[in-house]
Amino acid sequence: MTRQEQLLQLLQSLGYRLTPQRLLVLAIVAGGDGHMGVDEIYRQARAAYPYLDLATVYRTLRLFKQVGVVTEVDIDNRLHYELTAPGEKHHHMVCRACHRAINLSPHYLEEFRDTLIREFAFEPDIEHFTVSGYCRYCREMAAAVNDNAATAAEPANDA
Amino acid sequence: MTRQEQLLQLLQSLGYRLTPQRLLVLAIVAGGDGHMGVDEIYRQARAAYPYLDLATVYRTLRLFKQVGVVTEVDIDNRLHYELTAPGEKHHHMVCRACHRAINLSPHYLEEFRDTLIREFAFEPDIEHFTVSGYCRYCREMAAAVNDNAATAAEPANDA
DNA sequence: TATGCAATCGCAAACCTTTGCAATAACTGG
DNA sequence: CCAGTTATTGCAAAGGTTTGCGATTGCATA
Repeated sequence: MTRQEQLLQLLQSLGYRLTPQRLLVLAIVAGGDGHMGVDEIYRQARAAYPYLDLATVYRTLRLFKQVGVVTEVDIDNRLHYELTAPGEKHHHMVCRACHRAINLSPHYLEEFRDTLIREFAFEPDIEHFTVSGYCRYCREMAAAVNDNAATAAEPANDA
Repeated sequence: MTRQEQLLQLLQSLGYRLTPQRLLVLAIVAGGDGHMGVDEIYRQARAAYPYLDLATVYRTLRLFKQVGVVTEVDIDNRLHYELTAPGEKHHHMVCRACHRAINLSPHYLEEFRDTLIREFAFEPDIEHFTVSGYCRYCREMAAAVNDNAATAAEPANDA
């Protein structure tokens, strides 16, 4: 039984129906490498089945996420999804400058999680988790720029 | 010099202009207690200055956030803002069920932050940070419900 | 105080995402 | 294999948020 078949069976066992739309979206997400934007998933899906609606793609992905089949990553205010790899679960660090996503082992969060439960009885929902910040390369680049031009920063304009 | 005047001076020293719209939004956020939704800020602002546009409110709040004047909290997919209290800085735990926000001392995140910098040269942007999850009360309520009715969970429907 | 430039504004339209609803289709039991 | 039930779909519209653009206005300079 392939991984995809396993996941389909999981959906069915939870009482969800197996529709062509769901099979399609699952196949596409499983086929892509790494996190895919909703627009890309939609484009590929539409190529195979032109009647598919964007709302269905969103609903399907939300369902998959809820069931744990996919992992949602917010990259620059846009939703991205990737197949949840069991046993290789990871979180993400997303760079605010280049918008690249870097994987982060769950190990780095476990202690934090335990603390919240112990001290606040708050159960953090960190099946998946995203930190934003600045990655190594963008930081180096920024540092280099600062060295060359020691100009004062100007207010960003509107756009 | 009041706190508000300090902040205005900060904006000016960074090269931003002091406009009536900005003064107004700042006063409103400073006046409210705790995090306010954009809609509420807009409503109050409009009462004082009816020509104000919603886009301006969004832009202003984004600017304030960038400069560190306010803190942004995402509550149930909606943006909320509160004045950043220096020295009383805190993060938030937001409950997925009741959408209440609970404050979290920065201390709980410092170690995590140091680790990311040390091990990945990734500088997390955790000026402010939100964990979502389930709070003490909603967890207790859910537990109570489970005890009474041991019914199997049904697939959630669309709405 | 008058002038010029760039930052900021209001407006309208776009963006991504969610939702209400009637029609459709997947599953169950007979 | 058929009919009934109900989850799911497509569509259209709304939701919150962002953006492009021309007009306005704050501020620096003279």
